[in-house]
Amino acid sequence: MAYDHAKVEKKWQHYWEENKTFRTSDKTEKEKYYVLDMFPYPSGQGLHVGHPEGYTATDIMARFERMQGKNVLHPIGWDAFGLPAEQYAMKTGHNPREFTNQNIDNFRRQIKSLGFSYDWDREVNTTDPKYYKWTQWIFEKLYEKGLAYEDEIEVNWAPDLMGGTVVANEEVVNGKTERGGFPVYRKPMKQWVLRITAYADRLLDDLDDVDWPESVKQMQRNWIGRSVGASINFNVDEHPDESIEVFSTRADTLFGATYIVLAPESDIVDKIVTPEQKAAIDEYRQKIASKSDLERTDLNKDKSGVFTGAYAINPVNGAKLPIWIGDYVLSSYGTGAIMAVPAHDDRDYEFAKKFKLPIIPVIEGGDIEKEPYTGDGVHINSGFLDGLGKKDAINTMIEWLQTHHAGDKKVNYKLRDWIFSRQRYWGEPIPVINWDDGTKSLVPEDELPLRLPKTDDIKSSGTGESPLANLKDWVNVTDKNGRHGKRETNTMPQWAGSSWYYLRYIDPKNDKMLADPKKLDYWLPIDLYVGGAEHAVLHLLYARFWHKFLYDLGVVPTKEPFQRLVNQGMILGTNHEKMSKSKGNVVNPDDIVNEYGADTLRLYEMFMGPLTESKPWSTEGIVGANRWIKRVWRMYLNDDNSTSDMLIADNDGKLDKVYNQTVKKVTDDIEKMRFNTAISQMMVFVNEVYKNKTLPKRYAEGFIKLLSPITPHMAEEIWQQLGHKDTIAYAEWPTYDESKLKDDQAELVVQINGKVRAHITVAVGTSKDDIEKIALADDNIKNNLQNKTVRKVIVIPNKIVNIVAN
RNA sequence: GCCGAGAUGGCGGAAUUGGCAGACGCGCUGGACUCAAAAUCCAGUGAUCAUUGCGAUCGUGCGGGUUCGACCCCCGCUCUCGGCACCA
Repeated sequence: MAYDHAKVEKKWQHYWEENKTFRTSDKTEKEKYYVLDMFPYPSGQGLHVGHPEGYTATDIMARFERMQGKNVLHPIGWDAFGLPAEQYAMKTGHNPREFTNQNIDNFRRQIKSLGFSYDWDREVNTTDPKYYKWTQWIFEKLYEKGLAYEDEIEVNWAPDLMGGTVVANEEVVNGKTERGGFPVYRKPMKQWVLRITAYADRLLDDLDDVDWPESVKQMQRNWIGRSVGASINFNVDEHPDESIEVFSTRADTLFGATYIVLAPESDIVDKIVTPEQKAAIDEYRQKIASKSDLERTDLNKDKSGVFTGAYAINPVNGAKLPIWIGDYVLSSYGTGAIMAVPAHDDRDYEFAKKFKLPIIPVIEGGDIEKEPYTGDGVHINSGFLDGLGKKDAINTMIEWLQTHHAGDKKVNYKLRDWIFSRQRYWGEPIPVINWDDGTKSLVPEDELPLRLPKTDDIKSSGTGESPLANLKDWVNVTDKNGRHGKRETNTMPQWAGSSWYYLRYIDPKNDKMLADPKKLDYWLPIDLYVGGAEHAVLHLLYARFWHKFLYDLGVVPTKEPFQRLVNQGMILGTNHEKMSKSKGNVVNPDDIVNEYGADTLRLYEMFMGPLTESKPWSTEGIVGANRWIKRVWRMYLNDDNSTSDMLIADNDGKLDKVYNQTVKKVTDDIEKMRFNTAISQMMVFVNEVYKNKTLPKRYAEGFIKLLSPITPHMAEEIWQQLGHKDTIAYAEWPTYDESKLKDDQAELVVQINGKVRAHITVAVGTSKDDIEKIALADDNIKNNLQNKTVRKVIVIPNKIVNIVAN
């Protein structure tokens, strides 16, 4: 009968599961290949067609490498903590675990229906206490090394939402909560913070050692935002105890500094503000405090600020510089204070123009009347720097500052420390106890995991603390000496569990340690990591940070976790727009699997275009993919399941060239993850077979092996029908015969002045002179050369002849 | 504004090292099979002109350049997408 995808796919999925075909051993004599998908969050919506794109790509690589004889680790698991489950639980009065488990079951069912070759014995789940025990363990190590600390951080506080709750940045839209539209205020709260900035340089430098898309590296570099410059100290006039430190990458322009600006939040403002200016300053600071970040940055490019009445002394020339506050200076970067050089900085220029502050040019070039000049040039009005260029002037100035104890070299980063607390129930509890005497301690390692207490009644605490604060039995603790304390009620962010999950796959059931060092040594680093570009910065930076920390502890053997990274593109709707419920252009993979089968979905998604590009879904395209799958099937089997007449035992030699070409191109393309062109070459082969009407058995077997990573179910069935007892999953990958690729004849293009005028066929190895003679003897060439003089003939053997004539 | 990627038939895309632009698929047209249709198989399919055949001209976002030869390299633009966005 005709190909029955439902029956065949079910049969082989069952076979793989029963036989544990894809269980990975830790035998170390084989070469290893670790291929990983980005950790899925099992949402209530289930899979969309974007998921299988990346998963199919990694699955093809896993299957390909197995057939190449490698020991492949290809795992999957669930990043299952997170807000949606908590919100659902609050609404319905259930525990989020139940809801989460349902979602995981649905995801697992969908993923299994696509025939991916995961080792299901290694499935992990971040919400499993056996897993988060080690997430907590890593936190404790960070704390012990001084890399986890508490700080007062401003959070998004929505007092009217669910009785008072903290919301994430993503949940704030135009200063209101995304759900309900309640106002959001900035409120400082004590938060756990991880000192990722201590790793800034290494996170930056080691990007050079990984095989990642340049765009992702660049995004991480920008995010870390290392900038080298100088710190410069300004004394404050009439305040001998106060000084202001600024950071500048342009110390060379110090002679051009005409005022100082402090971030409005700066503590020093209160100490130096003059009585006359106090009211204006207070009013301004009040106004700023109620502004959201968005209003302070995105929406408001217009400079604002107020004079404090105080003056700073320029260390290099003793000039009195007015000290202002202005919200274009960020308290969170550098020292929260700048020296303003309006002649050579766009922002300072705008501010100076608005408030009529002096503008002194110190570099030649540009016209200060019209706009600031930020380029290089010869220094002027700058004392000992006069005549120098930018680079020399910077160095000279820094030396001067060092000798006069007025400043030093300094490096700053845009990267901020990682705010690690979430005021949520559904996350890993932070294993810390705050004792009444003001001290704090970690939950002892042998008491980990610190389990999340079960409750069906998750309620907002109303204080900004997590719902855990309501659970008095859990929160209150007494040590053996009768000392009372309270557990930390903040939980960890979703990023925590996903920052090290790839290590747990290596040894998922180990209850003595995070993972066995011998196994880590064998499997790391990950050879291929595939996922969406949305994780280009945060997830990949956090995971790299934890990996480097674990490297320093001696837990992992490599500096970097992910050697090769590939971002799959987005699959757009048929209207070329991003798929979304509201646009009604969402394609559900379940429907495609039901109608055409998993193999068709896999084949189509790989054939649509390059893996890394965005491309639109096409309803006709999926039909075409299905049509080709059936065409392949008929090449092997008739409708009554008897062997196709095309199959012949002996090789008649007619397909030698195209078969060997196909093996070569498909092998090469899969290695480079160019699945679309690999498939097109296989289509070429099938077209040739149909034209030829015969298919030698050896090529029939080789071809189905080439196709098997992409359409594994059909391939297994055909392989079995060809008389094989074992799975095709470990069959040896075909090789090609180089000698069969060569022709003895070569067709050359003959051009006149770059335009194709004729084709000639010559024996391979014909001399340039002979080729030239043959080309010039061609009738069409002779016609075209009438009334023309041949000036030059270029011959590229086996390719082209170009005759220059006029 | 800054950084990055890109623009090729009616559509998705291919051209791997500067050497026949448009592989492969979709769509469309025609033929075979069929009472008929579907399915399948085969052929054609960038545009314009010429069609009796050979063919000719144009053509890879736009304008220049380098080269015997440019989708590919260089210079200058336009547009699209992604990221960052007062980071001193």
